[in-house]
Amino acid sequence: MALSTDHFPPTPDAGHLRARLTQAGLRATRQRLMILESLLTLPGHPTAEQVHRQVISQEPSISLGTVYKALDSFVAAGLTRRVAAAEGTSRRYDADCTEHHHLFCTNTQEIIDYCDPQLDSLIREFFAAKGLQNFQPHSFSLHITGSKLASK
Amino acid sequence: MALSTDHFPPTPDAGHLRARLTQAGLRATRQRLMILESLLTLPGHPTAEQVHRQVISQEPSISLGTVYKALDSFVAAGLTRRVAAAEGTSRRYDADCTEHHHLFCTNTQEIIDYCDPQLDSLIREFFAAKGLQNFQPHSFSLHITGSKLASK
DNA sequence: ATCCCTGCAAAAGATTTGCAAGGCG
DNA sequence: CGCCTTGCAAATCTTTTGCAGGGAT
Repeated sequence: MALSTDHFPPTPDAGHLRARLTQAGLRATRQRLMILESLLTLPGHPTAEQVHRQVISQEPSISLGTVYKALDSFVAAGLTRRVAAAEGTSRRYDADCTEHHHLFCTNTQEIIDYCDPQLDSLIREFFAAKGLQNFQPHSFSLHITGSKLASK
Repeated sequence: MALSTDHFPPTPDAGHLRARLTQAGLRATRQRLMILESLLTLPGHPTAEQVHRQVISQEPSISLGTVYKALDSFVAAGLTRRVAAAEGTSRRYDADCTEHHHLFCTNTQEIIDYCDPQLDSLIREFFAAKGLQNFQPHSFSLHITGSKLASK
């Protein structure tokens, strides 16, 4: 358990999305609402291009530039994070800003969220006890590379 | 301690570099020798551009395209890895292919290698005991974000 | 009404590709 | 010698920027 993709978010309702933007200090435009919804719904942490493909299927007039600008504003507002990935050429985004870890599937290139408070404690305790020379750690994220198994 | 940058690699001798390429099944050209040397010497995991700047200071005729092709060949041969980074626009490379972790300095944008067999065991044991649903882990890399402190 | 946001198009930045000439084994 | 690699330049892909018009508060 604990793979966040086990439970695909049920399409979040418009009110919730609007609140999320407003609380982050962003104007709730039609475009941003759709972009945020796509980000929350698309699996595997999408690129700007993938978000764009998703939103234009509903509203073809939204431009790719707007998607880039919206994603930038989400990151600046702390609503979204950029994902660290070694593969691929494009930036990928993560709508979840709480501390968590990532599973990298070498087959599908998906990046799957993994939350585990027990693991978090283990790591924090390790560094609290051991320390790092000349470095003040601030946050930890474990990258687990491997392959997704067919879920029955 | 154990921050690999504590001990800057003494300029590796040509014979060693040549052996490394040959063992990986690559032709030891003048360009590749210089590119590999730069990769091993430059701190913080350089981009292709940074490697290029370094090599042209010795041999101005080497082109950026050659640097890209050489780095690709190193990665394909398992001599080098691409680094997973959330910040910046360019790819960054790591000449060390053994399992290790990374410190990300939010001030300097440097990515510093961190080796710790004790940490490796801790993580492996954790997942051996706990397991992951629908995922077969293959390797682990901890990303530690924080700030480098002035070393006295 | 005021600013912020959008769409478009051009620009900038990063990486890849094709090809002729040269170098390595 | 034969094949792989290089240098160059053009092509491609990704992301950013400038600006005029439109929309949210």
